[in-house]
Amino acid sequence: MFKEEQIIKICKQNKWRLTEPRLEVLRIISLSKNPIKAYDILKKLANKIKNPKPPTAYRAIQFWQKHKFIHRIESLNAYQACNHGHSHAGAQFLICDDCGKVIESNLHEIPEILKKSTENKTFKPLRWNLEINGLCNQCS
Amino acid sequence: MFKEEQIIKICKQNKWRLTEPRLEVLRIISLSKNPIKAYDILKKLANKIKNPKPPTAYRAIQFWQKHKFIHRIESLNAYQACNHGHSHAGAQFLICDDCGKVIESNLHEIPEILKKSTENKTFKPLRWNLEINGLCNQCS
DNA sequence: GTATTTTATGTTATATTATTACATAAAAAA
DNA sequence: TTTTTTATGTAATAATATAACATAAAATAC
Repeated sequence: MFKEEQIIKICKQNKWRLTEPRLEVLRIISLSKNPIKAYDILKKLANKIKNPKPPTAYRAIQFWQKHKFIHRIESLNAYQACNHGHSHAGAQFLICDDCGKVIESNLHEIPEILKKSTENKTFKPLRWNLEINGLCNQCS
Repeated sequence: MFKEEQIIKICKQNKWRLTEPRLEVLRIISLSKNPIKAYDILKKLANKIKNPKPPTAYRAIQFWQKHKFIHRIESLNAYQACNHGHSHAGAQFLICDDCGKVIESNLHEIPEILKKSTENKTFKPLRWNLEINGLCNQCS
């Protein structure tokens, strides 16, 4: 969704430091067709910077997560570029069990359950993550 | 939700072998107030069986997950007894960021997003997991 | 009831995912 | 320019999970 120039601009505007490892990690994640795992990011990162260690990858991942440019797909331990403007409290993913493709859904509504719990005052929701497994239409 | 006798009965009815490590692991998870991690299960298991190794815990966890008596809370790498009869395609959890309590919600409806994708035929959902972070009413 | 097959466990080792801790460097602020 | 803050480099290790293979126990076939 985001082009690199946009991201560079947004970082400048917000005075977020856009260092080399951060930029390279973002590129790696953005270019990946499917969600990519931390150590696969690290492997690819080795083509760009000299002998990177896990913290280098994880720190950059954290940075982009914090600013909502990437998501962690919890059930896959993997990361994917955000597809929807980088600020939403909840995310929904359709995970194809066959090809591994993950579609970030554009439902921006708060799920029904959250509304209810808010109305009931039984729980104050701050953010949510919905992961749906199944088959994409290519695979079914 | 399930008492041990019920579970024993269900296992017998279905001819699922209820071995000692399985039973002890289930007890440990059921007795835990909050979701419990695999290696904490393993530690507690050591009080019951001699020098258990990780596969012993993980195998029992898998068994109970397969038969839907426990859930994995993905964002916590932790396990919790199922609170809702052991057969539903989707689960919803309200995770308190403060006290760590996890409330399994009893919304059994298919989330709106899934209905839409099914209507559109863009994705065939099979199961889902919704994890909502926030504050429980004790903590907020 | 015994032999065979299937399922579960014990055990060692190792794979995968992620963080801590501390030294150094670079950028921002004073 | 000095000081402070933020980021990185690097080594070590913690936390989570699985593979592989031998043994044991239960279920099934005869």
